[in-house]
Amino acid sequence: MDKLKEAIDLFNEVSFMATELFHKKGSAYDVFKEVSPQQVGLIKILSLYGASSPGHLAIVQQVHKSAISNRLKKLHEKGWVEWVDSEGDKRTKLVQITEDGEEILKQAEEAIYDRFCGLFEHIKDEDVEAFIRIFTDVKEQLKKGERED
Amino acid sequence: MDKLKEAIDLFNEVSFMATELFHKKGSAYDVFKEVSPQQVGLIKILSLYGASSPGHLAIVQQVHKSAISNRLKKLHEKGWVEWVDSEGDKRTKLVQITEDGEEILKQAEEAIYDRFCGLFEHIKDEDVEAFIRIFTDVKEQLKKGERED
DNA sequence: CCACATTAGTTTACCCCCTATACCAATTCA
DNA sequence: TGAATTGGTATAGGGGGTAAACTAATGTGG
Repeated sequence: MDKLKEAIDLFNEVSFMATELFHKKGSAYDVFKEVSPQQVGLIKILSLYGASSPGHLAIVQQVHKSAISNRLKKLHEKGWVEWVDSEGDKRTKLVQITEDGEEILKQAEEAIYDRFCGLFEHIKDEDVEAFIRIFTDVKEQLKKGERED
Repeated sequence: MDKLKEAIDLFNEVSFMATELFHKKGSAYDVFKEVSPQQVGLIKILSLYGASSPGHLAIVQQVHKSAISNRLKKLHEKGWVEWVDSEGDKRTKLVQITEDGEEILKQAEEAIYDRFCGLFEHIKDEDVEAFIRIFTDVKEQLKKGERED
């Protein structure tokens, strides 16, 4: 079980460091001066799944609805999302990503890839396989944990 | 190279989700209602390496010195760190962790362990080995990246 | 059919994080 | 000794988040 403890500590440290790296502005990747990781997460959802309601986004991003409200306001001011008319229930609204939004998303994803791929350079191919196996499982466990909240 | 891209995307998603899980207050782990992850990081450094100066902490935590100043103020108000007199240069100050600080650190680390060990339950032993190998390397790369800033 | 409860979203107040800037005090340097 | 540098703090402003109050629309039960 000592191995397991070691793995958890490593996991913890590394995911913390990686998230900080991700948040770090400047240093060659100007996109993240304009957009936050959470904002990228939101427009990525819109890009993948199409127009969504704030309530749905709050569930997917595992965050309070007022956080989404605020996030959408900022994204809208920058012209990266737009409201679309929806028929039916007049309480719910729908947002979708704009052309400009798709552009900034593309830039952000390239920056992320650039920034992170150096981390895996020295890893052997068979270890990459193991990595994917492990992380696919860990991700499932994380999702399961989220649903229990 | 497709495998690599897959690994990076997974890594990204998972470290983001893990950090969010870590930040999530409430849900069974009350310690994190009282202390933030960054604050835990700081007192952990103090616990491991003894009394340190704000400037040094800023370098270790890779953060602006004013962020450390603020963090120490909060920790001091709660009685988890204390100033110690230092001889020599009267500009630099030294902080160290208190008994209460050690206690809250212990609680936080237990909570973290509890929260994360479920994630690795289903991983095979040989995959845990691979995981440790990979993450040790990735951590090195991340550290190298930090030093370059 | 209308009053009451619920639901979707926004706003506000308050917390955390961070950076950059201005500022003070001590130290070093020319 | 006067000027530049260094360590630390405080403030302003912009991210993140929650909770609670509030509006408007939709359901529901008497």
